[in-house]
Amino acid sequence: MERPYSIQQLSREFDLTPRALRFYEDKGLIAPARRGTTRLYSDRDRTRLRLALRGKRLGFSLEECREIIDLYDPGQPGGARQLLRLCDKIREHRAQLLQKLRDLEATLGTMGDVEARCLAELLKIDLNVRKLSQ
Amino acid sequence: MERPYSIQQLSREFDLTPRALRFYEDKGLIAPARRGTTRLYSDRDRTRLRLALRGKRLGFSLEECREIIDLYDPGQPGGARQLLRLCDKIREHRAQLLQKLRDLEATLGTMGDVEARCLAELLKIDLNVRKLSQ
DNA sequence: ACTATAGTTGACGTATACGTCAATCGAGGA
DNA sequence: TCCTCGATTGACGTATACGTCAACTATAGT
Repeated sequence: MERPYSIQQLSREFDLTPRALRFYEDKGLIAPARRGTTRLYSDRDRTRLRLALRGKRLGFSLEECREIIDLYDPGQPGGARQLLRLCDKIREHRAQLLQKLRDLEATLGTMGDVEARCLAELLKIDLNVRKLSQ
Repeated sequence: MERPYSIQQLSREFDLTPRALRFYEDKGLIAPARRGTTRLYSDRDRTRLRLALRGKRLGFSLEECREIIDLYDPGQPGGARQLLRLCDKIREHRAQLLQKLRDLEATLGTMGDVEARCLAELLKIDLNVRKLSQ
């Protein structure tokens, strides 16, 4: 372990409170080492945390984030049965992600339309103002 | 108003409970008409509901969903000041959406890698099985 | 007129994701 | 050794997003 992070360092870096980090630990998202009772966060913890926050931004619950991260971060390769289950989980989560992608594209599309109409309105107003001030 | 929907119809269509629909109404996401005390949902309500659920899937809170939907669904064009504020809101929400898009692409990417490794492992196992059964 | 079948309004309960506060602990510096 | 500063563990509180139940009500059919 290169240079472990304190809870304060990590919470500042990710703009979280120490309370949140402890909560994530409680939910199994991270598992920092200890020196006495004090938590020491490794780069692995830091990575898992990054992935967790990414999942959160996409609307996954902490529980779902843990599932997804555990897919990325497997202890042992495991037997064929495990691997098949893993593939299933991946397909399941990918389906959700693709749905989100469609939602995202639709939302961005509509948003573009609204902005265009908005700018057109502003242009009309601007033209009127110019006309009056001539 | 063509053919208004009952609360049951709408809740079945979107796989929600009537309670959820009433909750969304309370939060200002929809505003169904009434016949007496009974709610009558219009196509506009239905559309707003679709947009709300889309927003939810992307991890927005109901409050944020309401904001976004109200952008799409403006009463009057409004004056220049309103329109500029609208453009600002759009840019703000778009920034969030683009962040989500980056998160989504990163997650899908990693997920593809994991699946590839998983399939490679399965292939190795399969080859071993074939070798032993010869 | 009577009943069954939605629909309505509270009111309280619950899961998730933390915030906040108090009490305590533990290592380092004057 | 004392004190302080950061960290820790409960324990309780809070916001969001509903679920659940009870008590009515309204309306349609017989």
